[in-house]
Amino acid sequence: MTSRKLDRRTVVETALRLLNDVGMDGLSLRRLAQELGVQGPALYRHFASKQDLLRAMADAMFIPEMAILERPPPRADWAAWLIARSRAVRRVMLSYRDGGRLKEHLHYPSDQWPGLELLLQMMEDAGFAVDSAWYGISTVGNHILGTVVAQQELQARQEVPAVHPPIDPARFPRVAHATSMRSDGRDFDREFEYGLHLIISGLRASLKPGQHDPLR
Amino acid sequence: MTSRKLDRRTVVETALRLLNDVGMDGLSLRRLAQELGVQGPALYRHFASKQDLLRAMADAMFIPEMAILERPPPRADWAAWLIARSRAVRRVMLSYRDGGRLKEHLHYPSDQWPGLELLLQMMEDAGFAVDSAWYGISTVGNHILGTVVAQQELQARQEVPAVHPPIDPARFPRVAHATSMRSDGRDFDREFEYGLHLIISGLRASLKPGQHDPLR
DNA sequence: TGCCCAAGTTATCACCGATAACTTGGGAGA
DNA sequence: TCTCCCAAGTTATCGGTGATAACTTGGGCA
Repeated sequence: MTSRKLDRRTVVETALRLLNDVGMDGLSLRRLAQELGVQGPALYRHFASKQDLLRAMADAMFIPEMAILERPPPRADWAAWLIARSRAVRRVMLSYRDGGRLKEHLHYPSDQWPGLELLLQMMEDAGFAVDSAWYGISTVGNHILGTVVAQQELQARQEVPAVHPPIDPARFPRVAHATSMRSDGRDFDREFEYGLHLIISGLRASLKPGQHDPLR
Repeated sequence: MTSRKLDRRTVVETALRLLNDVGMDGLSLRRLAQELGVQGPALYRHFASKQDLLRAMADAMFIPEMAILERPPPRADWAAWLIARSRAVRRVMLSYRDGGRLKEHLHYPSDQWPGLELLLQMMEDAGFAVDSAWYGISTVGNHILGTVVAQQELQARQEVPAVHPPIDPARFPRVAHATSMRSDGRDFDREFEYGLHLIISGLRASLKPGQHDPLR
């Protein structure tokens, strides 16, 4: 009663489905093999290592939003498209349990090179040096990843009742207020949008005629 | 011939020293115990779990820069201090192998609350809403962590010769140029400073009289 | 029809974090 | 000074991990 149905595609799909059940720490090759009705080492016929599998998962995760990542919507300038891309990437990562940590294993997002090339070109046309444009995009990327990982880490933590020492509001009123904001999930949206706005605003400012791009 | 010398302090110091030799993936409790001339389970007398140890390590890592993190230099405004703090935090994380990944295990930096409270107050006095100030600081924090982790990941990867498929400069000239910049280590400094400048610039812009802080 | 090899299997390795139960030696109290 | 207690070590072991080697099998092609 061999299953004889394994291929890279179905393994990745099952792995992503399993990820939502058990999280990144619970995602072992044995558990995944069991889910596929197969023995552990069979996976090594299709993936050179677990890293290889994780990269394939991270790649596949972005397929639903590829339309947005590949080309800008009509009449959108670089800023509008960068914002739209950022929201799409964040949406994808939030749609899977530990999606942020999964994305951290995708070092070279080769699927996204065409879209990145186009975005860099649009920013160059708008007056950026290529270096500045790249740094700006990277900064936005770090912002997305950082906020998503923080959000999902907190969500995972408060399934387990958590044991964090509370902050004394008498000694640190502002810190206490700021960290307590996050209990509501909606607040992560505000934090993300605000930080995104800051970076884009900084990028726009570097284009103003008086204070030109220092790297150009 | 028992050693009878273990305490939290020396364990953490030895662990940080060992971290520089073997990296985060090679840092096991057994290896650390061996380094201390002791058997593995002895560590559980002083640390409830490996997480607990990692948190203590991340805390200890910042001790040398605590002076900068605790109070602003004389005559510094919020922006100057935020920049100085950011550079200090980055310097610390870069001074240890995998310092970025280590810092990721420090969820609540309680040692830094006094400094954060003071910084929030300075920003509030400058006209920020507390929320905006906190979001801005978090954005800077994500930028620091993201750039450091990326840098150290690349450094670790190019000890092992790396197997990344090269980017075709004919199809993606700008992406190829941007990713090839990073071969030189100095470039990480530029990327960090530029992104930091973007965020601070965005924060400053949100204080301009015409376009006031949207969260205030 | 017969054979070959890809895609599975079983067995096993070297490790990991963690826990339970045992041992020991230094210091406090009578 | 003697005693006893318990903190801080020890050994033994558990369940789990990624990975590799060697064996088996069955479907498709010459």
